[in-house]
Amino acid sequence: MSIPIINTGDSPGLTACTHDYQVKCGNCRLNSLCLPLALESEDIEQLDNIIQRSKPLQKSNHLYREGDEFQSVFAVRSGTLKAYKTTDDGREQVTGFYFPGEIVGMDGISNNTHASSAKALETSALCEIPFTSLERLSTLMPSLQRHFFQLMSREITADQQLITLLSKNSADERVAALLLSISTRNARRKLSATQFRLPMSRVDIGNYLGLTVETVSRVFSRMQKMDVLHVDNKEIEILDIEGLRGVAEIG
Amino acid sequence: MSIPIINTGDSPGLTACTHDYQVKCGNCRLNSLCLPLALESEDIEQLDNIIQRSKPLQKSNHLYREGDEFQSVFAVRSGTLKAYKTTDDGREQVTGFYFPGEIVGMDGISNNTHASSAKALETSALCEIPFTSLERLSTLMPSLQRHFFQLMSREITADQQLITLLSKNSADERVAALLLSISTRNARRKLSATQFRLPMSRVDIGNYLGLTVETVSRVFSRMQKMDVLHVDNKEIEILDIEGLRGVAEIG
DNA sequence: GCTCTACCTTGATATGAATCAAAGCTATAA
DNA sequence: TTATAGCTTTGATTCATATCAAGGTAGAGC
Repeated sequence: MSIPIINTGDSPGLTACTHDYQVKCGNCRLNSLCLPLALESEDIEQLDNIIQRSKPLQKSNHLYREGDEFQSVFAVRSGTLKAYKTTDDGREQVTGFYFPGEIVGMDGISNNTHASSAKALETSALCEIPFTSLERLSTLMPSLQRHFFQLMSREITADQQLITLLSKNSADERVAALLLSISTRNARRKLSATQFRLPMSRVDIGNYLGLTVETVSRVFSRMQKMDVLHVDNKEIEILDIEGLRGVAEIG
Repeated sequence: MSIPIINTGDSPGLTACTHDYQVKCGNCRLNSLCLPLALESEDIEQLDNIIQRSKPLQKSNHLYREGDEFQSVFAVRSGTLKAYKTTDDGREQVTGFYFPGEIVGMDGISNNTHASSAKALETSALCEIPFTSLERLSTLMPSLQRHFFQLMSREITADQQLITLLSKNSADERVAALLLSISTRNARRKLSATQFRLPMSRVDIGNYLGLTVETVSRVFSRMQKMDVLHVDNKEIEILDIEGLRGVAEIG
């Protein structure tokens, strides 16, 4: 199967031939999840004006690297990215996966330097939002300011959720929680909550959940044996979502 | 030894008798670390006007609880707090410790509901900053907006640091990293980087670092035996800070 | 279509930290 | 001052996951 350059299921109108860099927030199907949320339509136009849409980022290319100067945050339009840090002994800690409608790059604000790297897991389309413009606009549009505060706070609570997962939960619980998180995020984008293709490798999952590849693989096998999942490489079907919630044991 | 009601070493001019609720940001000795950082003096006065200073929070009392409506963020003036979440099986995950000059409560912004609880580890003085006022002021003062964005981003990078610690580091490395973090934060407040009293219990340390009390205690004993630390209950002296950095192995 | 490489799975063994157990210590309250 | 409850330490044992090892699979590029 050949991978279309932009269309990964989130931008139904696009094809490989028509790089639609001109999609506007006003007609983007993600605008109810993304930054424009809660903005009036004239405000959305102003936001549109500061957003830069560039050509898609190919799989395994970097959006930015740890230590790069911070300039912009990015909204994911299609595709998936991972954010990660490399420890000094060369191991990789994945700090988050970013799906369409989500904002990546907010860790760079504190020092004007990216504290982590961001890499495309598949070909991805992005909206670049220069941060100084966003700041300027935020002073003019209180609801944009508020929404951006909320997005940052959401990143904080997500990180704290992961902290709890890593320090209190077993391998099975961690994997179950990740699958449920992906399921929920798919549902928000009107995709199937029970069938999807994982955009990340087992290694990435391990590096996110603090587990080795082998352990991740064993958990998948175990859940398949328990008829909770059907696993075919990266293709996942959740057969028993209540069972999976039972395994995850998290509200 | 009787504990004075306010003075914990950070507000030298205060005593138990003179609850100085009238300390202004302009003459607070923490203003170079705290929110007023980077504000002009007339701007600081405006910030002053929205800040509410109330009576000290006694040890083990809550500032807010998970699920409470979010109204304000709080600057710590003296004392220490812990933020924590309780998992549904009753275990506690400490998500952070907050020292003077630091801001607690930003996790509540995303949902207008606190995602964690905050509790005083010792009697603590706080400055309450009602969030709607802060938002209003931020639209008028771009440098305040920027600074608050930076504080939130710093919380994100701190959480990501903890994520890496929990998923990649051994018990010894985790404890060493926490001690170095406390040491650095003390130094910023012009306190000793090598001698201090831990405001939190071993249980709290364990619940922060994803370890049991027993393991935390064993790590302290081991480090004492290696002449890296001198430990007398909560009183810590770092004897070999380079050795400690060696144990922590983190940049 | 074939090869090569990167990814995934499964098994055997080792190990760091959890758990279980008990005693010592500290600080608050009576 | 003594009682008391909570905190801390230390030891013995268990267990979940890492590590080591090897074979299997699928997709990208030729």
